[in-house]
Amino acid sequence: MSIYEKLNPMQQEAVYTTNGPLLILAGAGSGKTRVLTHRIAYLIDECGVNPWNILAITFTNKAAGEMRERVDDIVGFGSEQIWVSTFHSACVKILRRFADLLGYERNFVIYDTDDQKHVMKEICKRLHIDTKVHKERAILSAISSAKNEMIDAKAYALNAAGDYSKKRIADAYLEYEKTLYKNNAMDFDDLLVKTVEVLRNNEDVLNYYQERFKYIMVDEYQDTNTVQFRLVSLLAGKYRNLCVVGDDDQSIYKFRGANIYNILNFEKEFPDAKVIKLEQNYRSTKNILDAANSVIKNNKGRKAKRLWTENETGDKIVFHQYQNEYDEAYQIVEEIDKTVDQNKAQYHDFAILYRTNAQSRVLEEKFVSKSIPYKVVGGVNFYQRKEIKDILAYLKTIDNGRDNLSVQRIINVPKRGIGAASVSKAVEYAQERDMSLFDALECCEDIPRLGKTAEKIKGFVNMIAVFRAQSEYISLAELLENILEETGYIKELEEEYEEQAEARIENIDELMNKIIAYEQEEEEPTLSGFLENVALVADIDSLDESEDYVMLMTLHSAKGLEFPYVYMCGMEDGLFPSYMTIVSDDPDEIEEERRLCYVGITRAKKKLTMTCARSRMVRGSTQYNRPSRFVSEISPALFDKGRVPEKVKPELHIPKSTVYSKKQTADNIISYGKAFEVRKASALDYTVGDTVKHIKFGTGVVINIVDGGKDYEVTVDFEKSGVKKMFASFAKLKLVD
DNA sequence: TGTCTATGAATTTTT
DNA sequence: TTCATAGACA
Repeated sequence: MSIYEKLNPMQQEAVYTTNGPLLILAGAGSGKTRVLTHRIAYLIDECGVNPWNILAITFTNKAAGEMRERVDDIVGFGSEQIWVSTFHSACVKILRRFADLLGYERNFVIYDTDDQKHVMKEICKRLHIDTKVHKERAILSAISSAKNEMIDAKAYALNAAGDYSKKRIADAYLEYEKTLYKNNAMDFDDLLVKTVEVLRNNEDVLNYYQERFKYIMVDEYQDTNTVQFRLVSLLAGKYRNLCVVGDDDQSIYKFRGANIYNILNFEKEFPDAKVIKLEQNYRSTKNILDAANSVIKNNKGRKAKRLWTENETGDKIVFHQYQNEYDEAYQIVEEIDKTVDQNKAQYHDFAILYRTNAQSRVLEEKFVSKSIPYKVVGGVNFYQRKEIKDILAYLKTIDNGRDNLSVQRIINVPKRGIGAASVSKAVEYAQERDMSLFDALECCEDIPRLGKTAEKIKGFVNMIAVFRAQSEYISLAELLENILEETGYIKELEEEYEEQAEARIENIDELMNKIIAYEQEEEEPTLSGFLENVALVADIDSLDESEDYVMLMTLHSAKGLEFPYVYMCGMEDGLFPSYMTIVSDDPDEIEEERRLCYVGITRAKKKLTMTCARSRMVRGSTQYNRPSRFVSEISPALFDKGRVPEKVKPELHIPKSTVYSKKQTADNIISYGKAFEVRKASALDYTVGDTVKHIKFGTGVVINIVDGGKDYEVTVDFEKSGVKKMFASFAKLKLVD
């Protein structure tokens, strides 16, 4: 029996359809990775396709690695020749060869969010843009959206005519592009945009890659944006053997420019496209799947599909409402500990998913105190830590003297007496002469009014020059060693008394390990190569399933993973769905949150537990949230009736009717949540979800109550005047029945 | 120039 | 609550 006969009929069809455009709508857990890997194997083994001619694009480096491994298992040989990579790293590969066609040097650097912010800050200063009105982050995100839609700075400026605020952003955009170009740097979006540019403007290059990639597969297609779509269309333009796999219900990156119409309109773009639906789920129990389906069906504008499974019914969904986030964390950790103690599962069978990274802290504390191994995915990326960025800035400066940003970052780190005033003199000088900062520093005796600092700058320039010379003949690890030694970076850390210093040194050691590993893996290790390796990694990439720890991560990071036991915590309106999406007038935002919820639920194989807290500290003040609307979208019959939230304490009165007190079964957990009590609320006779009346704004629904210490800050969505925030004692809101 | 303090902003998600 | 930045002062 061939390996393909083990697939179900739909999967087989997907594998055997090798030519022409193909859209595979693959529901959660429907074995899409299996289909993709088998399809690749089939192309190579049965259709005689050269592995060299296959391009597979995945969402993360981790997914890419896994795919290669799995293909390797079923294909005889040649899997290493397949291009399996993320969009970004594929683009970097192309640009490293052809960036010169756009006037860049091939060793361009990649700017991360942090770098972008630095650049933007300076631009705002230069252009006299008031960053109170236009925040750097907001400008950058406007630029990013523009780039994702392939609107360049000029086009943006044309578009902005008349709109003053937009015009200012356009100015910043133009300047930003100039700066990056001058610095020989690209941001994440550029990698995609510039690749498309190269392909569009150079027929021979396009032709080369079209010939090379005769078969293209794109995973997680629902999260691609417009540039990515363009890129794929260009590459597949000749042979049209384009296979995309995705699930519109799992589209959760709209905020990052993902264009859901890429998948919804695939058939319009490629009229001859074949569409195959994979609807059988192999991952979860019936209960879990039913829960997922009952949540997602509340979304409009999705492709019709219904996931089903032959798996057993399984445990019911458990829902718990706790007093506060500490209680919640304690109970979850306790439960995991117990289950593992009883030998029912191992630590790595558990994942705790949350909406925001900040939620991990309380959980971590509990894990530490019970000494249970755990790992947090995400949060502050390793490569974004100060010490790592400092060291990398040294490496970048050595690698690419045009990168002004890195030079500025390290010129006085560790302190060598070159202050901000001197630096800005040098920057000014360089700008006037249209040269790079480093070049200006090299001839710093020509820079006016520097005084004694010129000597110090000379020292810095010399040191970099020495490193640069060394880098020609010593290994990267040795180079790093020298940098740490010569600059006195480690020494400075050691002299600090803070406990943080120790962690920083550990991180630097970790970086050293990564450099050594890179040099061992790579045939031709180069400094540029290492730097780009580092620029495009996500935290999730370094995940190792063979180790036994509980995993903590955001719902976003959980995409593509699965766990026997899943805890979704912080299931509260205002947290998930987030406050921002609740008050937004774009109903689509709630739908995206709902898809996120769907993703979370479908991560669970065996058992799903949802929890929430009555009160929670958010940014230093206490919030009172009611259970998430998503919880109430799940049919009560799917919940475990034995597990209901603890009784309301007698001293807390239940407002309005007492319907809920009859019997506390799963059937009324949900409505129960609505009636929960605000602890110090004797002063307030309304709560979240109630309709209230304001003397000026009329009637509205309370959507949030925050305990600001002295007073409650109440947020109300008024019918006529929209969302308003007010202090309870001033607002004098009256409860409307 | 460097350090200390006060004030303010932020939190939705990330390649 | 925590981090970052601006301003004051040595």
